[in-house]
Parts: sequence; C-alpha cells; structure tokens
Amino acid sequence: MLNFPYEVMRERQDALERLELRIRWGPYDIHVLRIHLTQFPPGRIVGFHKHAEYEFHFIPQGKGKVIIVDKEYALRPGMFYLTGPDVMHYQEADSIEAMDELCLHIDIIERTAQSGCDDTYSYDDWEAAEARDCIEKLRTLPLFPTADLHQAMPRFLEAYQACVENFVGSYTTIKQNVVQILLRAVRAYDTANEQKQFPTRDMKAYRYRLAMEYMYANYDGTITLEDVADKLNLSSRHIQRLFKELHHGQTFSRILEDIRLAAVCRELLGSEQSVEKIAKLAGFAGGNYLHAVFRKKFGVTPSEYRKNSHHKQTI
DNA sequence: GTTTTCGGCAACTCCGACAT
DNA sequence: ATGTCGGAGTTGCCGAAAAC
Repeated sequence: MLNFPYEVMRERQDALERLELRIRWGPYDIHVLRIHLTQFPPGRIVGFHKHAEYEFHFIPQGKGKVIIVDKEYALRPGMFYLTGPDVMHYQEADSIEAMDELCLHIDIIERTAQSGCDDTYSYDDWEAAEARDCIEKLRTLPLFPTADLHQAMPRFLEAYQACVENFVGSYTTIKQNVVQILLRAVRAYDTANEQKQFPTRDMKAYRYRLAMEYMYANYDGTITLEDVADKLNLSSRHIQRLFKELHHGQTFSRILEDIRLAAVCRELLGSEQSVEKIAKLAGFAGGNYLHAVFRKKFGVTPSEYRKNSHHKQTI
C-alpha cells in the first residue's frame, strides 16, 4: 500500500466523473461515461454483466480474476483488459487481497458527414486516420487480459491531477490523456504486428555479405569453413547452404580458391616475386600445391601465365 | 635455383536425411 | 529456419624427384 501512486485518486473519486467530457477525435465523438479508481474488497464478486459501450479495466494493484465470456483469467498488478459492447464479464477480487481497478468507460460515436459541412475540412487527416485505425482495432481487440505495456495507467493519474488542480489547459490535458489511454491500450495488443512493419534485414544476404567480407580479409591465412561459421554464429552446414544459394551454387572451398587465385594473378603480374612466395602470400601452403590448383583452373602454370602477360605488355 | 609433376595420406568439405 | 550426423568424396599438403 505504501507508495501506491494512485492513492491520491481516492480523495475525490468522482472528480473526473463530474466533468462532462466529450472528446472530438477525428471522425468520432468520444463520450466519457466513467473514469475513476475503484477498489474491490477481498472476496468481492461482480457477477456477469455487460455494457453497451467500451470499458477499459486496468489493475494497478492487488489481484483477482476475471471471466470474459467463458474464459477465466488471473489478474495481477500491471494488467488490463477491455470489454467491448455486449461482452459478458465477471469480476472477482482475491479472497485475501483487495483489487484496485482503474476504469474508463466510454461511448464512441461516429459523426455522420451531414452533421456539419463547416468542419468537414477542419480536422487533421493524419489524426483522423489514426483515430480510425485505433477505434477499428478497439472493435476487434482480443478478449483476454494483457500487460499494460505502454503505460496507460499513469494517464489516469495525470487526468485526475489535471482535474483536481485545475491549471491552465487542464481540460485539454484530461481529454488528451483519455485519448492516450485508448492508444496505449490498443498498442499493448499490437506489438506483434508492429514488429513486422519494421524494416527487417534480409538475414541471408546480410550473412552472405559478412561471410564474404571475412573471407576477403583472411584468405591469406589458414581459414576454414568452421572459422566462417563461428564468426557468424551459425553451423558450418548452414554456411554451406548459404553459399550454395547465394553464390551461384558454389561451395566454400571453390569461393575461397577463387579469391586466392585472383590474388595470385594480381601478384604474378604486379610483382617479380617467386611463385613460391606468391603462393604463401595468397594463402596457399606452397608453390607445388598452387601449381596444381592454378593449372586445373586456368590451364596454364603460374609462370606461364606471368610470361604470357609480359609478352602482351611488351608487344 | 626455381618451377613443375606425382603419389599418397590426413583433414576437411559437401550433402542428403533427419531432428528440432 | 537451423542444427546434427555420417559417410562419400575432395581438398590441401608434403616430400621426392624430374624438368626447366
């Protein structure tokens, strides 16, 4: 009970309800019927009932349970649920511990176009679109409790304080907080969908790029498929599949060999170093092995390759 | 002296099949 | 989507020796 931030709301429990709160939001009029903190004493049961409007239930403290239609859910601090029009629900506080509830009860009315041609163009289109989106989601919100992930509850407190303290702009503040409660409630159920809309990486292409970068940076040493796999935190088998798919069906050893041979060619033409040294420089174990590989790949030996290109240059 | 070829062996890679 | 396994197949490497 100590440090319960909403405690102050008990002092004038009906403060907010005395206000005639009508909020114009996009194409809707939101009529606030009830907004308050209540407490269910231990063991209190509110039998099955329903409303014609939307009721938001937040549990800031205590525990209990709710049955929505025919499913029962345990309620713990930090949770909330929504009961839409005509949704039967049953509430019960824990038999020992009281359960507090921040309740927002609203009616949503969609303004008809003919209600006034003067304001047809006056409202913000973006806001209207968001309002539509929010209300649309509200209508199809799942019938089970979830965590108040986006901190809707503190908005009750802000609204209450604005009401009680009556400072400049407090009426607007209250209305904005009510809208915030709606938005944050909807968002709490929306996390999965939101994730999907983030620009997500094409992991295959990304890993392939990392792998290639690693190989280009280390081809001159001893580098194994396992090394690359470790760098990417993947199994070597998966790297193999990755290369096969993204590198024209080629395999790790082919790709590495190509990188090394390209380096060898550069050196053969750009320097006078011995084949043996160039081989080691490019990651081959020695000249004799390079010969075999070079020959198989290009049909000529390294020294022939060097000789030929010199011919071409001097002609 | 450097380049090239060759045989043989261990290590590594590749891949299908199956599991998670 | 990713990991594990096992075996067939390759690759990588060395030493020795022949050819420039």
